[in-house]
Amino acid sequence: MKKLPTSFYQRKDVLLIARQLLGKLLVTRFNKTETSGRIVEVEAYAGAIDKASHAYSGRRTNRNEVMYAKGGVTYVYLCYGIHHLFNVVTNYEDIPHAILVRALEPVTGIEIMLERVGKERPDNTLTRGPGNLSKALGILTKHSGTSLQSNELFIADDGTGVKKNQIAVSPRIGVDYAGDHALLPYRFYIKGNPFVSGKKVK
DNA sequence: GAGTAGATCCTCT
DNA sequence: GAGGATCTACTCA
Repeated sequence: MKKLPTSFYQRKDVLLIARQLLGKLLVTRFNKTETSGRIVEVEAYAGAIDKASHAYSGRRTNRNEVMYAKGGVTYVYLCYGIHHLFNVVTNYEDIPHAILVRALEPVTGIEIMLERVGKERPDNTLTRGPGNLSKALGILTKHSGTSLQSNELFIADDGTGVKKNQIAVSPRIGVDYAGDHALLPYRFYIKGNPFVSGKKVK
């Protein structure tokens, strides 16, 4: 198992990177306790040209400043006052591309995740949906801007490959306000995985 | 099983 | 001062 190098994130094709993140391990080691999960669902946000992105048309604020950083850092923010959403920043400096990790399959530290979420037994909701997975892994807004080369928070490749025919594509979720762009097929997930959040799939 | 409303708070206008 | 890259629970059938 090895961390994905910075060069993995610093590429131009955010859709390609999103697809390649499927099957990788997202690992957090806060307070010396490790929790990790396999990425089974992601969404790409293509920066300035993407109406659903916080950085649409070059918007730049304190909140999304980190999206303009070089690829390979995290972008975490709070939505609806409740949910922490975990993103990976990609591409080069000043290009605000990001990938939202929407669902994980728990791998290690499941008991710790249960404790964080307040459940007694693991079920499909533990790491399904961006709000839930962030909570399960202990990711908070203060982790926004953290490098994915750190030892507390990173993405690793354990050699598990995902076959092309296991990957499904669909429009993104929860971005209806983005008009035409809400229909873009920028969401990637692993077919048949019970942790994929697919409640709005038709 | 499907549809809808409420929770809840940070961020930008 | 308004609204959001969501989730859950509750209603109704």
